[in-house]
Amino acid sequence: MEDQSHDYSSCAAEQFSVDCPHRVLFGELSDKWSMMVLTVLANGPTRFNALKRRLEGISQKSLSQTLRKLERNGIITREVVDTAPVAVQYDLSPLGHSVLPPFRALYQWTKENLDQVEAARSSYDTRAG
Amino acid sequence: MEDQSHDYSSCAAEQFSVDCPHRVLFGELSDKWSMMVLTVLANGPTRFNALKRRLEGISQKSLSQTLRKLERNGIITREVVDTAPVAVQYDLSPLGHSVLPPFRALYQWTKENLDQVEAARSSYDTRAG
DNA sequence: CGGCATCCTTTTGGATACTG
DNA sequence: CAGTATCCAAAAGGATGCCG
Repeated sequence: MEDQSHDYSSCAAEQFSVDCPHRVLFGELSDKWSMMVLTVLANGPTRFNALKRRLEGISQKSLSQTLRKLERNGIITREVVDTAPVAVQYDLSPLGHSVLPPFRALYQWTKENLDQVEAARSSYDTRAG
Repeated sequence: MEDQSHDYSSCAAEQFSVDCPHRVLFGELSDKWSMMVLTVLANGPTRFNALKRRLEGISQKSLSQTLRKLERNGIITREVVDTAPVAVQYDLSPLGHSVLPPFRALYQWTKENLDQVEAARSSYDTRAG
């Protein structure tokens, strides 16, 4: 049974209530660390410290928090491999795979339009002094 | 002249350097207020206080900062209408229109998969106690 | 009306130490 | 190796007052 009877009264298209669950979920997905974790995992399952090495500048705490959040939202899976010492594999869930295309589209846009954005920045900074 | 000769040595696909300009730009676009401003402006030019009323929970300072950032990046335009008292219209630039599809795709995903995400959350919270 | 400047609180995040 | 817990510094964000 999938119908959870959401109250969408706060989700009108042009009125973003702080309670709108879509807004909340979007907010949880659209931070830079989540995006980068997803992009790395798109290339296959990865272990905690390998992930940390790929995401230059992230602290262990932030990575841990990001992974917990993505795991809770069902975007990634966490598998403990019982070796000594223990190994932990993170991977995209089917749900995680389904969210990749929009992310890629946005990231692709930043690549294709970076020059225009930088030109706009120069223009703005010149006008503003 | 469009070739600005970027140094992309820090932009390897699976190594997100803190200096990678795509990463920085993605970070500036993917915050909740920017997303919501863009979505409102997709329906036509809007004035400052009208925008503020639509974005429930935003402070004047945050809205102002968000608009400045989007304007600087060339995503939106700012037009001062010389009336008394003054009116200020914000609108999407052509560049702003071009970034809407990826945003819509991601937001659409949150709508289509919210049930699955909430089920995952319940499952996680049950496991974690 | 559409802001900027200031102050102050709250949140975020890094460094460090410790555990299974 | 893969974390959690704690402490502390830095940044984000709200409230208020003032200005063109």
